[in-house]
Amino acid sequence: MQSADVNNILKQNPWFASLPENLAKQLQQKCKIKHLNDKQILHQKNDLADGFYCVLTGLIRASNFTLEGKELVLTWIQPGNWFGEISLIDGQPRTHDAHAEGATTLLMCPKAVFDFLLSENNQWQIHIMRLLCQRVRATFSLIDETGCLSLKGQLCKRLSLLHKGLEEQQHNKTAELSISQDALAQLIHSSRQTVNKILQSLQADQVIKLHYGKILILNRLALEKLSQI
Amino acid sequence: MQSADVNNILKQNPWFASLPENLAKQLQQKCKIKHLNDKQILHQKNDLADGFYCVLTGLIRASNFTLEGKELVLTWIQPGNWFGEISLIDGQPRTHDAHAEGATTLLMCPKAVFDFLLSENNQWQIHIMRLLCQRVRATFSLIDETGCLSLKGQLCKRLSLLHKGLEEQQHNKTAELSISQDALAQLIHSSRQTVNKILQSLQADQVIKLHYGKILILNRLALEKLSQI
DNA sequence: TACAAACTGTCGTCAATGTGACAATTGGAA
DNA sequence: TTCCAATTGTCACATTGACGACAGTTTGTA
Repeated sequence: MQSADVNNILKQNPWFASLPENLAKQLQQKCKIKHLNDKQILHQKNDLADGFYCVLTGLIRASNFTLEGKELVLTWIQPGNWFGEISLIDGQPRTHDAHAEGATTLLMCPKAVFDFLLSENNQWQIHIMRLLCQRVRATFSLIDETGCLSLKGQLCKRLSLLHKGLEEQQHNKTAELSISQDALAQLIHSSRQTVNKILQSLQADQVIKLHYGKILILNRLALEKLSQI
Repeated sequence: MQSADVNNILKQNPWFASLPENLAKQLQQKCKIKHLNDKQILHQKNDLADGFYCVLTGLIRASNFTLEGKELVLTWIQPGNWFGEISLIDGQPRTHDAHAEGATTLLMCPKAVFDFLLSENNQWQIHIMRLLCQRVRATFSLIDETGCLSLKGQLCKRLSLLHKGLEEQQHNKTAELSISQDALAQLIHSSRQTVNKILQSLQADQVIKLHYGKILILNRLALEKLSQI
């Protein structure tokens, strides 16, 4: 992957874009590229942390498993987003499993480098704090959504977020999400059948168009309206 | 309230207890005491942040409201716990309403002081980062619980947490929670009737004993067992 | 003591949703 | 082209839990 491409992906992310140029350059230079195949494991819950990551292409699925083996998907991490800082900061193990969803490329900042950056230049600390604040706010939003939206509302919210993430990466406005109804069901902790029924109703209202393994977003505004809290 | 009492309450909290003595003293000295009556509002969602708080006595209910006016309770903040740092750090408005649940006493560290501490002594930054990490981890736990536990499991988890918080403050082992079934229902986003049914079944199993406005915990281990993920 | 407010216990009803089943469709690999 | 695995569409059925209703209990207060 060309350095210019990496640059473009990184710059789309608001947190990275907010870094002063010297810090951004410093972080980028100290990272290595890492490739994962579809379904490959990056790390598991309770692993010790080895680094701070950024998705360049593909997706990372962050999830937990229940005692009975059911997978609880927290989120899909899209290109441009950094993750994995929690365990590096507090020294506790990973909070989630991280699996590649399709062939995936990551930037990896090793733990030693992360620790060094934080200790060597205390400009870093405020930016890491802001990243943590974003994480808390995003997680609070998720709780609000699951607490007060119907499944239809939650689904619309997820479709809208996935679509927004897609737009940030690719500037072509295809707006076609490659995701199965099964995977969507896992994202909102629901069943495939229920998701199918909701998607059918959205299609009837001309909000989306369904294809095999894909969803075409016709009207994102409608999705956002349906997912207001 | 005596300074020694305040000290005792603060020391029970793991985060505060982890602060180096000079920082702990510095924070405590710069705080003012603030009293709230039952149901009094500390701040509302979207308010600008004025300070960093610690509950000394009573409770703070952190909640949001849906468009239809239904209250979504995130949590009850118990004595010893600090909150409100997110908005101070990222400059964004408050994430939740904060109401007093019963007569409540707080320590308040004003925004100006908080900013000064962070900028003046960069020992503070790592401790604030750790507080943020705790917040993220607690929030992730909550998501896991709502995603994979039955209402009974969620209720047991909450009872267990409330009980643990009570034990930390008072060293007498009364283990009696003062909370109505209505309030419990709000905590787990359920209905009073369902909560009542679950509590009855727990009482039948000798795990708790029900009284008017109170719940006596007979067997916390059983509660924890019922709320494993 | 008498009263009101808050809280609890219990029903029946109804909507939402998980689940198993099975057929049909699609896309990729042999 | 043929076949297989993944995905989708649809149904009937069982379960969960929200909600309204109403009676009974407890507590504080006048």
